[in-house]
Amino acid sequence: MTANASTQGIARAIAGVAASPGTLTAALVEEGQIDILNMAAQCFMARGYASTSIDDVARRLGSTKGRIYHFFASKADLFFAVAEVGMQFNYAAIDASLKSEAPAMERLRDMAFAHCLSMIETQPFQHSVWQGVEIHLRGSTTPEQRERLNALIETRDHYSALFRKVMEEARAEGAIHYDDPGIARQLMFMTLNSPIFWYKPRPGETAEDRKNIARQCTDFVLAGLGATPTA
Amino acid sequence: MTANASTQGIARAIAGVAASPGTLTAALVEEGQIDILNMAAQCFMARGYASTSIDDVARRLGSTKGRIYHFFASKADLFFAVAEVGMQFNYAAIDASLKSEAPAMERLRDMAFAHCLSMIETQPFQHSVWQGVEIHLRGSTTPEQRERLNALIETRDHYSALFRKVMEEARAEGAIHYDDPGIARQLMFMTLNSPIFWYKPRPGETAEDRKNIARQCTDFVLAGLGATPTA
DNA sequence: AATTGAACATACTACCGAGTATGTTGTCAA
DNA sequence: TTGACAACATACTCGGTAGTATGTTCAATT
Repeated sequence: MTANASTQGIARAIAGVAASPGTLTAALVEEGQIDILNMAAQCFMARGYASTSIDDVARRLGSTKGRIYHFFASKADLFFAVAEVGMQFNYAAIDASLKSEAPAMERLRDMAFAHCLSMIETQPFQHSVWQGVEIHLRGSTTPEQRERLNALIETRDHYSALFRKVMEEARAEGAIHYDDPGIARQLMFMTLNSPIFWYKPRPGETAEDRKNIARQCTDFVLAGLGATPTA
Repeated sequence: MTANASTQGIARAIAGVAASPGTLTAALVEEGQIDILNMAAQCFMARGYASTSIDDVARRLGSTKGRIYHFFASKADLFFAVAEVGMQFNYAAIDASLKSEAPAMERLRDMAFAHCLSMIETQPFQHSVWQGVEIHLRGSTTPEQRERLNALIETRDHYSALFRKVMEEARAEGAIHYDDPGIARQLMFMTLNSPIFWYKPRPGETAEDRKNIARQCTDFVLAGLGATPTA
C-alpha cells in the first residue's frame, strides 16, 4: 500500500482501471498483487524478462522471494499476469471511442490516439506485452507456458482485429488508402507502440504533454495511411 | 564454408559487404568467424541475447563451445561483433544515396528505402543491433561491456545523424513538415526498422518482393512526414 | 620426420537463479 | 487464549550456463 513516488503513476493507473465499470481487473488483480505487478513490470521493462530475476523484483519491492511466490506460482505466471493487465489497460483505453457512432475515420483517429496514450501511461506493462508477443513470434517455450501465451496472443489478435475493422471501414469510405492491409496494420501499430521504447517521463511533465506526444504519433500514422489532413 | 539453405542468404550478404570497396568488414570479420556470426545472429534473434546460450549457438553450428571461444573472448564479445557487423551493413546500404547530389527529399527517400531493405535482408544482425540499443537505454551492464556498448551506440547515433541532416534539409526545402524533430525521427526509424520484428521470408520470395515491402514502408514514412505524394 | 601452432573438441568448475521447504509474525474468529 | 490461517521471511536444493583447462587433429613449415 505504501507506494513511493516512482511507482505512484502506475499504481494510479491500475486503480483507475479497477475503479472503471469493467469487471476485468476486479477478477484478476487482488489487493496484495498490485505492488508486485507494478514492480515486476518495471523490472521486465528495465532488464527484459529473461534477465530479470525474481530476486530483482523482490529487491525493488523491498521484500523477498517469499512474498512473490505466495501470490504467483512461477516467474512465467507473474509475467503473464503483468502482460494481461497491460492488455486490459488497452481495452479500457479504447472502449469509449470503439462504441462511438462517428464516421470510421474519426473512430480510427480516436482509437489510435487512445491506444498510443495507453502505451505511454502504462509503459512498463505494455513493454511486457511486447515481450510476450516477441517470445511467441519465435516459438521457444515450454508446453505449460504455451497455453497461457497463446491466450495472450489471442487477446492481442482480437484487440488488433478491432482496429482492422475500423481501418477497413475508413478505407471503404475513401478516407485512407494503403496497399497491403497486413503491412499497413503492422506499420500503424509499430508507430503507435513506439513510445514503449523511447518514451521517458520528464520531471514536471503534465498529462497534456503526454497527449501531445500521442497526438503526434497519431497524426504521423494517419498521414502515413494517406488520410487527407484535417483543418 | 559449407552453408546450408537457411543460412545462405545471410552468408551472401556478408560476402557482399566484404567484397565492397569499404575496408570495414575486412578488418573485423575473418574467415573462420563468418559462420559463427551468422548462427549467433540467428540465435540472438530467435531467443534474445539473454536467453541464448553459447551452447545454443554451437549446436546451430554443428560444433561445440570450443570453436566459439577460440574466436571470441566472451558471449558479450560475440554479441557486439554481431551488432557491429549489422551497423556496417547499414552504412554500406545507404552509402550510394548518401553521396548523391540529388535534392534532399530524393536523398531521404533513397536512404530510407535502402535502410529499410537492409533491415529486411540482414534481419538477424539488425535484431541484435536493436537489442544492443535496448540494453543501453536501460543501463544495466557491467563496466567492461559498457565501453564496447557505448561504442556501438556512438556508431548508431552517428548513423542516425546522417538521416537527421537530410531530414532537416528536406524540411528547409519545404518538402516535409513535422512538429518535434526528435519524435519525427523516432517514428521514422521505428517504421523503417519494423520489418526486423514482423518480416518473415516467404518460400519462393524474390528480391523484388523484398523491395516492395521496403517501398511500402518508405511511402508510409514519407507520407507520415507530410510529404506531398509523388506521381 | 619432427615441430609447431591454428582450429577445434572434451571435460571440468563455479556461480547464479528458479523453485521449495520450512520458519515466523500478526490477525481474526470462536 | 488459542488455534488457524494469511502473509510473508529464511534457508536451502538443484539444474543450467559462462568460462576454463586441457586434450586432439591436421596442415604447413623446416
